[in-house]
Amino acid sequence: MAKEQTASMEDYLEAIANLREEGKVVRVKQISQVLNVKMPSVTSALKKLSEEGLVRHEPYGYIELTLQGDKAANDVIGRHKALSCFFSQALDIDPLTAEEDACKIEHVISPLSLERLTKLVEFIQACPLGEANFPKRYKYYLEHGELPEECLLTISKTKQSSE
Amino acid sequence: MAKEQTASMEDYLEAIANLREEGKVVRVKQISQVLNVKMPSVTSALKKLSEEGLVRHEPYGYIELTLQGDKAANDVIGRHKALSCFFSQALDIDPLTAEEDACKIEHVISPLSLERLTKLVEFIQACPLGEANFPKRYKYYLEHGELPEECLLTISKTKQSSE
DNA sequence: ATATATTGTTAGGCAAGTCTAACAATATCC
DNA sequence: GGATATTGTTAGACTTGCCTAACAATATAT
Repeated sequence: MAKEQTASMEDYLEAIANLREEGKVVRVKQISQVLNVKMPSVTSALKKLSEEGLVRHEPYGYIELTLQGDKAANDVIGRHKALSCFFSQALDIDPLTAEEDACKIEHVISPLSLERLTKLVEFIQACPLGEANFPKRYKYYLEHGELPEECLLTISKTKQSSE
Repeated sequence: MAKEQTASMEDYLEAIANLREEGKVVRVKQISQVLNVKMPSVTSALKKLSEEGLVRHEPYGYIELTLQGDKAANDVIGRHKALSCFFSQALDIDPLTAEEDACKIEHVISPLSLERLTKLVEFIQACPLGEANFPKRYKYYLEHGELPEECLLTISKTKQSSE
């Protein structure tokens, strides 16, 4: 079973997978730029990840993820995507902030909470209330600080419902 | 202006404020138990926080937050509460997991996202849809994996709405 | 093909935060 | 009030992850 990685090592794995995804050849320089660290930091991280069998890397050569490394990277990326999706879609946060928060929180959130966040996004997107659907009502609330008329109107209409 | 604290130092501030809140006399031992670290770690953290003017602590004496320290601690605690509230109320997460996640995320989340999470909880609680209100619908979705009838029914009813 | 620029590595230092072991102060208990 | 238990501190080691400086390999360019 894959050993638990630190936030830092997860960042390296994620960066490698993302660069690979973009079709670029993965090199130390690139990683260092993406993660905003100096090259020696990358070298030493790669050494560590190699020893753990997550990365293949001969000195001065290209950098690849092993199968295991790829799995670990995809796990992190999955968390990242779920979070940034939640922030932008459900909370209507700007893309930059959504990304930044996802980058931090992806390393610490529990599987359960992540799953529920995902479900919440799904629910909000799926539950159709026409013009008065969730995101619109929520945005109205964000902008005006009070509930939209639809919500208030509904009170009387649902008074006959039991409990 | 209060200097940015590390996650670790924020934990110490938070722990001190919480112990104080419980009416207990704050001592090194207590903090070490709450935070699951050994006593020397506490001593050295207190030294650091004292130097920064956030904590008052004479050797072998009691531990107090300065005004500035109290402000910093309350800030952290505010973040913590907002998060654990969101997890339990909005996502229906069990209290333990909600706490654990709040403890981690409180150190890294952006002010904007925190504000929006809070607003989401407010909205969910405030927007009254009677029996078919948000949390109930959401819980139904969590349990059954599909939308409750109310949601589906609404589709046709709202078809006349423009856009 | 040789000089130059770029990229990568090694070596070693530093800061944060933890720990253990040893010692010091305080509290407790006859 | 002196022995013992508890609590707190100091000293020093260790880990993680970053850095700079110096050196080595590779790529580029004339």
